[in-house]
Amino acid sequence: MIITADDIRHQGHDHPRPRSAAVVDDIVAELARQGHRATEPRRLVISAAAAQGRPFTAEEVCAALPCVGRATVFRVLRLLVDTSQMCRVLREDGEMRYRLSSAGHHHHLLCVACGAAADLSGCDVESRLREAASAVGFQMSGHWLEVYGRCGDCPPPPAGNHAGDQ
Amino acid sequence: MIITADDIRHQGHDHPRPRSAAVVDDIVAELARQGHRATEPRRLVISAAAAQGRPFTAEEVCAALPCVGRATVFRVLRLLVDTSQMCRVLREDGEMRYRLSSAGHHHHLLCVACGAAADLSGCDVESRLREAASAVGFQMSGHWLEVYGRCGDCPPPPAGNHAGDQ
DNA sequence: CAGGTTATTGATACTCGTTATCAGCAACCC
DNA sequence: GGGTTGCTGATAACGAGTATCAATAACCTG
Repeated sequence: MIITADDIRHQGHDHPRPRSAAVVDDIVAELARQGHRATEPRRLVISAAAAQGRPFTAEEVCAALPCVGRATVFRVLRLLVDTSQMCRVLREDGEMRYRLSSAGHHHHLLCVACGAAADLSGCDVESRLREAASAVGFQMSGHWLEVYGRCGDCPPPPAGNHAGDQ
Repeated sequence: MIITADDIRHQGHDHPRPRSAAVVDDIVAELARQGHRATEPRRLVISAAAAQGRPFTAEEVCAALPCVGRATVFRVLRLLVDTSQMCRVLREDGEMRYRLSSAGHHHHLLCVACGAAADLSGCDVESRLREAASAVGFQMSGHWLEVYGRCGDCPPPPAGNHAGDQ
């Protein structure tokens, strides 16, 4: 999907705006609140990110936005991560991807078949980890958790498949 | 610490062998069992990995083993990961490191101050995650969990430090 | 609304970690 | 000891991300 500058410029006119437009506005507003300028390349990158159905790479954004410089794409992605409006997700094979998500503390369920992601909020592993950590003399300050599996839309794996975990 | 080919060659002779020698032998034996040859570069890389006190980078192994080619270092590390004799650990900043560990399922406690790591085995987040996943229509097959904090040897962080987690 | 400040951009070159290529070498098996 | 074939090392290439820097464009201020 290619997003052009016009797609952004025309928002807010006669046609009903796509759902993602509100998301873009929210994020840009939050950036402004934190003292960052609302530029068109930023709107474009955020819009492209919002258009991705699943965790994406910087390269995919670059491909969707030939009109935006490579460096800028990386800069905007980093800015969004730094301002907690986007998070990085770790695939089972170690590849790092991005995902828009303004929510607070949460984890991800990643479908190993189709690559889709879902947020996992109601999970309180925190306290249990803290105990286990202190038993080994560690004072826990944070954690990184990704959960892998199959989403409801994907067929079950062929028999005898023991997916690895770490 | 620089390890030379002689350090390996001389093992098993008149001098008592370093602790790590047994580890190297075990791992090489396991590789052989799986049809991989026991070469000197492999012994060297494994030995260097065993000598590291904490999770290390491929670069550190290369530096410790100037006599082994870069590509080979990466090949051996990958082979060890693929045969489950080494695992990759994800630092809080996203950097990936390696760590020898033949144990089964476990997680890591990573000290954000000194970089030390400890294994965390007795932690049953699995069942809880499985429930939470199925509530969102996912059939969980695995997970990746890293725990960050301070080890007992490191002084507590300066006041007002709220370490982030994800 | 013009004008100045200054954050931001884009092109490019670069770094870093890792993998592909391929001819030569050396484990292993007989 | 000799042949097969997996492994090595040098090198080039790769992908993801960052540094540089002159030109541009947001924003503020008057």
